[in-house]
Amino acid sequence: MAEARITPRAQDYAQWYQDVIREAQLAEPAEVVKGCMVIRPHGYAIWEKMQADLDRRFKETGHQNAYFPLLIPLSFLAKEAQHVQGFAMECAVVTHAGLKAVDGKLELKNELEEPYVVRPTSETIIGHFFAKWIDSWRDLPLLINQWANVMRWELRTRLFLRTGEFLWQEGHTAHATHEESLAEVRKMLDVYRDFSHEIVAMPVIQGIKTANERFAGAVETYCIEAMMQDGKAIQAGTSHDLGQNFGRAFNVMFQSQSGEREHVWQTSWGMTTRMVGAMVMTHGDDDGVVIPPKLAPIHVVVVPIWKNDAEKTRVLEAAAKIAAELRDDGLSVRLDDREGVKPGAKYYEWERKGVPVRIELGPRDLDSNTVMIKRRVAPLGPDGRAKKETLKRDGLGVQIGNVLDEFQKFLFERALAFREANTVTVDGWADFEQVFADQGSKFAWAHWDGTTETELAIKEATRATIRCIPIAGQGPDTGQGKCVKTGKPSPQRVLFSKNY
RNA sequence: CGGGGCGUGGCGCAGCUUGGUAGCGCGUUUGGUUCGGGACCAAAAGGUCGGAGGUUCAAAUCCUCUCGCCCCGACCA
Repeated sequence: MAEARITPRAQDYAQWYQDVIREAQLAEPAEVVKGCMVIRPHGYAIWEKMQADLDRRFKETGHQNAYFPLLIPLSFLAKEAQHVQGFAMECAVVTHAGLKAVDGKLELKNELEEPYVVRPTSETIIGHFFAKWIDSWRDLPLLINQWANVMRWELRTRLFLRTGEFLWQEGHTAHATHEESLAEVRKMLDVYRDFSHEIVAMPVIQGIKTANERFAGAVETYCIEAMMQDGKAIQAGTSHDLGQNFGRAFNVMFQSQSGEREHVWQTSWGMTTRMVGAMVMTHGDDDGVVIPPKLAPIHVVVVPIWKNDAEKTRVLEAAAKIAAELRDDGLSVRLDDREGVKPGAKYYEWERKGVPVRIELGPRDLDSNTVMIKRRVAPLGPDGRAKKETLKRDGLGVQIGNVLDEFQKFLFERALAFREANTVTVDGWADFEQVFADQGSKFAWAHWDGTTETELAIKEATRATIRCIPIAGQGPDTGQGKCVKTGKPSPQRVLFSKNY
């Protein structure tokens, strides 16, 4: 039962997004470093929650964390032709190893013989070390993950969604056979799906990128795609089948059980701080961000209410006790006992910041041995706001735990219902153009003749692109058809949308 | 790199067309009354109008140059 959501109009959506991020104090543009952002404590706390959950999933699937250099020798990048072509334009390059003050001005000194590239991704340098670490089939599979920052000198940036520097995790694995590496690619794609669904409460579609959208250097790029509230798609995670491309480029070889020297089969997969932005664009509303309980740095905020000193003493004492109790039950609680800020102002502040549940505690509640709670988003009351609920004082931790579980589920179902309400199956070109006219975007399942030429022509005409070719079970099961643009035969429908 | 727009107290803006000695909202500070959905009253602090040059008795306003930023497109997790 998803509510009709408070969706900002599409043309104002970019502005809404920017404002909401800033007002919730998640992040801000770095100003002094163009294209980069400063992640504020509140935003970083959400990322830490994501990290913790993902890291646990990676460990459970047998991966180990490691760390590789920030700077990559230029020559490394050149070793895989497709790869360098894909990233060359957005590389920051380190050319000097010193400064010297001359007449009060700093000059670059010690030009490097070989410049370094600030890693845009680490396939190359990790390939280099894999070659040293792997000799025998007994060394495989090698399952490594790295938590790191990377830099891509983007022309145009947007907080969390596309920034010059961003934080991510990049998994890199090496296997003895293609069958095995492909299984790894699919396994990690499922890990990302589960994370998105269970933790971010964001439904995703799993698919394969077209050749045109494929990761530079990959044989195949798998992805998860989610719908934002303006109907555009966002790529929320990727898992690449690298084949033997990097194995060959970096000479990563092993001796098989039958004694042959063979190149390894590699994978790489990543998820980034973009997920924080996707969370905002999936659940946020006109009152601010909405954080799913599993990601919320603060689960519950307690706002005490008093009129005079006698009430203040009484209420604060009870509020502190409740906060302590809830913490014992494993919840993260903030007691907002600031003076000189009215309760109403506190409500707005915590709503903007997305805290899932608020407890209001005043003299009346103490007298009746109850507490008043409000969910950040819930079925609306007559005043157009989420209605407040009264909970008994006893066993509050358990009750609120249940509320949080329901809320997490509610957010996922609401997001799923929104996506389904904005997903269409399209056959005619006129209808297709209509879906993407002006600012509009939806998810459109349509037939495509399989050529890059047609894909680009459709993009040119509508700005919609193929987000993915769905893997089994992810798209409408309609079999063969005719390309929406050219009328040529098509084996299956693919997902079209405008995207971030 | 193409197409638009903007630089005025900490933040957001008005004033510019038609030159006349800088104003509003928010925030801040102080005091008081408030406190169950963004409080109110009173007082106060805070700006060489992005920079340089020019026209003029007089420039935030007109002219020239310059610097910086934002938005839209190409590129993209």
